[in-house]
Amino acid sequence: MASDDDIPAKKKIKAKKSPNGGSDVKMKPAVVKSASTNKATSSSKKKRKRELEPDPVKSSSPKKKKTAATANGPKKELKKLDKSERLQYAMQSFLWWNAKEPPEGCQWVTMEHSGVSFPEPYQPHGIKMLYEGKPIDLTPIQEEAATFFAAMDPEGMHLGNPKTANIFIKNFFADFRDILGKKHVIKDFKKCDFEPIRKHLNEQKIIRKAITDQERKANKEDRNQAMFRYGFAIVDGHLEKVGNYNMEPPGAFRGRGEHPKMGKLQVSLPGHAWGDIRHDPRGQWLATWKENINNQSKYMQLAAQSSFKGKSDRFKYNKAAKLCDKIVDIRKSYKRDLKSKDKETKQLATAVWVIDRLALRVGGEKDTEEEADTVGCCSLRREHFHFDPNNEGGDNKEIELEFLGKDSMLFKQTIDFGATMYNEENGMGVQVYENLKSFCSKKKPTDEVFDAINPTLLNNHLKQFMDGLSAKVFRTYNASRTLQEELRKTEASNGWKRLSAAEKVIEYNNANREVAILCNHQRSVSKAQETQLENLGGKLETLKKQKKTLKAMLKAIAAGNTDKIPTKKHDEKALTEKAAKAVEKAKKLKEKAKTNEEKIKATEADEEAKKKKREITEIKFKQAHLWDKVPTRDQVVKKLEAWNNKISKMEMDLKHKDDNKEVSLGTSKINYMDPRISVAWCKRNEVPIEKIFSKTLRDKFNWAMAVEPEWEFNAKIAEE
DNA sequence: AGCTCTACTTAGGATCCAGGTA
DNA sequence: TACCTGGATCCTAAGTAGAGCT
Repeated sequence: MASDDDIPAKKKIKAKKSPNGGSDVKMKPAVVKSASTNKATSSSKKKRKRELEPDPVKSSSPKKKKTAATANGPKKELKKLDKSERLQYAMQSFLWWNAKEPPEGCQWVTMEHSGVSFPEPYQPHGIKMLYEGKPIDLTPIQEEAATFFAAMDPEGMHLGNPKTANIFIKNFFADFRDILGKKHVIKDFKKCDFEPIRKHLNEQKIIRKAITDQERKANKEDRNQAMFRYGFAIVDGHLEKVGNYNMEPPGAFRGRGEHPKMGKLQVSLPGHAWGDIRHDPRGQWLATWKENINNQSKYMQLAAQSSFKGKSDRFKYNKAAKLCDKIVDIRKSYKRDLKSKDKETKQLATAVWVIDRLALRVGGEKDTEEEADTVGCCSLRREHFHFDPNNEGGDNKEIELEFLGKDSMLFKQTIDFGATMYNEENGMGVQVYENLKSFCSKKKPTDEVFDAINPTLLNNHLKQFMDGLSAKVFRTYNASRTLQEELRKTEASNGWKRLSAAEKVIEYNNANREVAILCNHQRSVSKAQETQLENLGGKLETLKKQKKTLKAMLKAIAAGNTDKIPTKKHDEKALTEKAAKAVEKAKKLKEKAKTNEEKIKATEADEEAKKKKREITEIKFKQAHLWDKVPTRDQVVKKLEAWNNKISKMEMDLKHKDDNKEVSLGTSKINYMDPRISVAWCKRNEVPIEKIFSKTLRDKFNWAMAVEPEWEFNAKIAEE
């Protein structure tokens, strides 16, 4: 059904190369009415195959094909590759850093792509929500809205917190009532019961879990077909990966923190309406549309491993590296200006100090009616500063900074401006403290501390030191410098050369952690993680008790009191067999299950069996230190040694997990640390790059892979 | 000069999946 | 050899910055 519509849609979107090769097309779906339906996944596989792009490997120039073939083995080998792999090779064969640049001011000349893929339209399930306990008939559109709400986790970050739950419910219900109409019986949220729909959704989840391997394969194939169709673009003759080709499905807006609009119903593209087709080679986007709640532009862009992103990334890191030299002048300048009589100059200097030393974001203005109340440097308020937080009195120079930053992440740190690290080498920590104190004096809690400046002013000020310098460059610069310095420190430590690759990777991760802490990259501890940590703690306690028992056994053996030695209470063999049988039975049920009821039953039986198995594992663990019969002294000594190892290993593991549970290492790796530092480190230390960068990261940073072992993040590298 | 708008980077949570290990 | 966990990937929100507009 979809396929007939696909053709015109595709024609519309696809660029036609004009004879002169000039006018390829950018599209801009939305806004206008020219409707077209165009589906990503459906049953019409055969048809789709024919419609696929001419094989991009073939479509690229003969020359390029040759490069791909010679670079990766003889042509015969290529034949064996599947389509995904061939596409991979085609993309990897384009080394943009060796290629000709597009014309000045342009990012591309020709562009071909298949547009966005729309999700399947909503399929009504017919499950009725209750109002005052009675089932209510809803139209498909009304039912869809109700289902958005039912899909929210009652314990999740929106509904699980009473404060946000109130905002969410208020917004959702207002929009829901709009859809229901004024005369609808549903008038009071408290009388609504979405439980039947929620239950239905959970059942669907369970059913999905019970799919066979075959079905799973088929699903993957479907997704692959969509990926072949929408996931690639040809930019100036080169194959490139598209990032987000799936149109965002409608749903309840999930704003973070205390976002005043969370819960409102969000529809990206009413009626799949395409807008105009635009050819604007100055930008990198492939499609753009407006979202209805915050009136924000959304974009379809190329993926992270594309040449566009790679170029921007390299440019970003080179700019940050340039700072290595300029920073001296900048710091000299702001240190002088910290004492300026001019309020604006003084505030600018103080703000740049804060951005440089504390790695804060610049902090643009926000409208709290429209967005969550979060701040950065320039928008910090008096209420975010607690002077002398521990009431130490005297010449205490501590300030506790407490505010919500980007994504409503809590920044809560006590900065001792009198500390050596902020004052050595004329760091001016104490002066900054005095400035902040004076900026705060005579102000209301809600007044801005930096009331004489704003991000535009600050960034313009920075431009005088370096072309293109803005506040965010400091975060990139300091993150990369920190990584490099931390890595150098460990490399200079005693016995470094003797460490195994795995041990070196741990050190790398420690350096990465320093950067993440500097940038305040956090993650919240999920409930599952919390219980896991508790369980590990419990296990550790058990191990320690068992060690005590083992020691007592040694004593008893020495004293000849062998009758006092405990032995295993439970017959492990019998228990294990019992569990295995239950698992086997559940498996059979799963294989036989045809109807939804059977699938649900099978999954439940499966979960029950697994639970039993876990219980038995637990029993085994609790008597693992014992024997069936009275052991010899030798046996006990051996086991005691093993237990000591187990305990120290688990203690390490636990500490490691605890240290890391709230720190997110990925964000700095992806966005802040110059990848060339990591690549060079790997080369110097004979650590395989795969231990540091996943496949996706290696593709994203392909431009960084060729650096020399001694490569350094400094101002010189920007000269290339 | 200050505001709005556009285009891009940066971000954490949810979900998926593979590989290490009991 | 199944299981579980942690890492990879997906998703889209939330920043920054600069251009353009009034």
